Amino acid sequence: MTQTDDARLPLHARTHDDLLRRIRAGEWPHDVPLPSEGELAAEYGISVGTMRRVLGTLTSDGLVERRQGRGTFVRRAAFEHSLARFFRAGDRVPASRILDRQRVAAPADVAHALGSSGEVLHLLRLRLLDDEPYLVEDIWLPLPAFEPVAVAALDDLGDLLYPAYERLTGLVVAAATEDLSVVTASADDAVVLGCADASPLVRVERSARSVTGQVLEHRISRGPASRFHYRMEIS
Amino acid sequence: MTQTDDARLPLHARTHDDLLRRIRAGEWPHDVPLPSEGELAAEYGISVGTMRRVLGTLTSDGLVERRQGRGTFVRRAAFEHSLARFFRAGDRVPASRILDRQRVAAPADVAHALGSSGEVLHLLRLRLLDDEPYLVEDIWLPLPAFEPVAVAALDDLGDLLYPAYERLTGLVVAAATEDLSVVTASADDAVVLGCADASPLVRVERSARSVTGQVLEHRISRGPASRFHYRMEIS
DNA sequence: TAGTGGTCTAGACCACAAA
DNA sequence: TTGTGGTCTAGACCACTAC
Repeated sequence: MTQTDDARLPLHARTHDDLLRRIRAGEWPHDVPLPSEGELAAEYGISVGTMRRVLGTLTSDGLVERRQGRGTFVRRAAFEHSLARFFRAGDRVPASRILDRQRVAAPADVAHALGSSGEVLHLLRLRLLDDEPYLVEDIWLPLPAFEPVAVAALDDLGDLLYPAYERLTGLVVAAATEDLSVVTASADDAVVLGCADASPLVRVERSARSVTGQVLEHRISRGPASRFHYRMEIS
Repeated sequence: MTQTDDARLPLHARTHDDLLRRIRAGEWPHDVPLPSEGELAAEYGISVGTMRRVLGTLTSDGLVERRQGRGTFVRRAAFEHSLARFFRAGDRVPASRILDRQRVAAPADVAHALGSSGEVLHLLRLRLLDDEPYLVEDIWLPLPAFEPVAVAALDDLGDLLYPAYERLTGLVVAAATEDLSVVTASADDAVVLGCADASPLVRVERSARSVTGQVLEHRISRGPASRFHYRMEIS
């Protein structure tokens, strides 16, 4: 066992911190279970009950998923909670079209977000409902890590990018930070989205990270503010 | 003990549901502790460990707060997470001014939200930073429950309304639902906020409820979209 | 000093999944 | 059949708060 923290902290807290570190270090891929409760407890020299508490905390923090009879697995990120999902879609199924893909020198803000100042891959992506655009996205990916995405057939990327990233590069998005603000449509955005010039758009800026915290993708999505509706519960 | 649920559910789940029902029924005011772990366990005929699990769940759901050596208490709502707090304030301290207070017949949507179709109390409230308005709020309160708020001196309401409600009527806000959307400024709003006509505003609509689920207040807040910035983490 | 919640242990038994 | 997590119990000891 590796003691990562103050020995005055409770056992379950120290164990939690260490296990979290190992998860972030990528010790267990998503398809291989962690050791069982009993094995982990023995390894850390604590009781099974205490280890259960640690695993329970990691579960409610959304880091692992426990399945009875199968084991404990490192979880993928829950992007069903992304702010970009709050553009009203009704019952229609969104489609995706990549309008442009180019190697470019990273603009300053993108270089800052990605933490890599060299060449990056830029995607311009349109999302549609019934062939009607409702979201336009600028996506930046670091090179050479995402070289396979730069050379893949566009059809091969599909409607969902994160599974494509994983398939092509092996890199898995595990967490993200999103920033919501309201802006006015640029001339380009207005043309692509088919809305009036300078009409209000909701803008969601996302930095997506791997388990190790490395930024894998920087994305700026814009859609008509009139379609956006976000609900939250306070308790 | 009252069995509220399917007997096939685990003990901790049934106990949780029943304890939740009693909390919502207002059995324990905010300043009087629940019975101790041991007493509750005995009352429900379960072990202390299982009762601890129930109380742990209620704690992480934000319904109760446990303090070592003192006891377990029903918690107030955590409005520090309100969407309305994401209008940039910098380091300045917000102030509050009530511009208007009137008894009115409830408009249809307000009557629907409050679940009371009779007369309601309407407040028009302005929130300011350095004497500069940044948020305007329409607030509706059901009558006669909030009669004391209708007759109190405006100075007596103070900058924070929820403590005033509790002081004057004994009613405590325990939870809320908030809806965020983007609208354009009405002529009235533009004048009050000092912004251009039809400029984009972020609108937060809130229904605030008591522990029993009764809607105590319906509130619609608007502020300049340019000041709004919301950040969320996905994991 | 008495009473509260917080930590930790040890172990029995059940439900589910895979080989 | 074996191994996994899920439920539930019983009890020891510690840390904090109030009186």
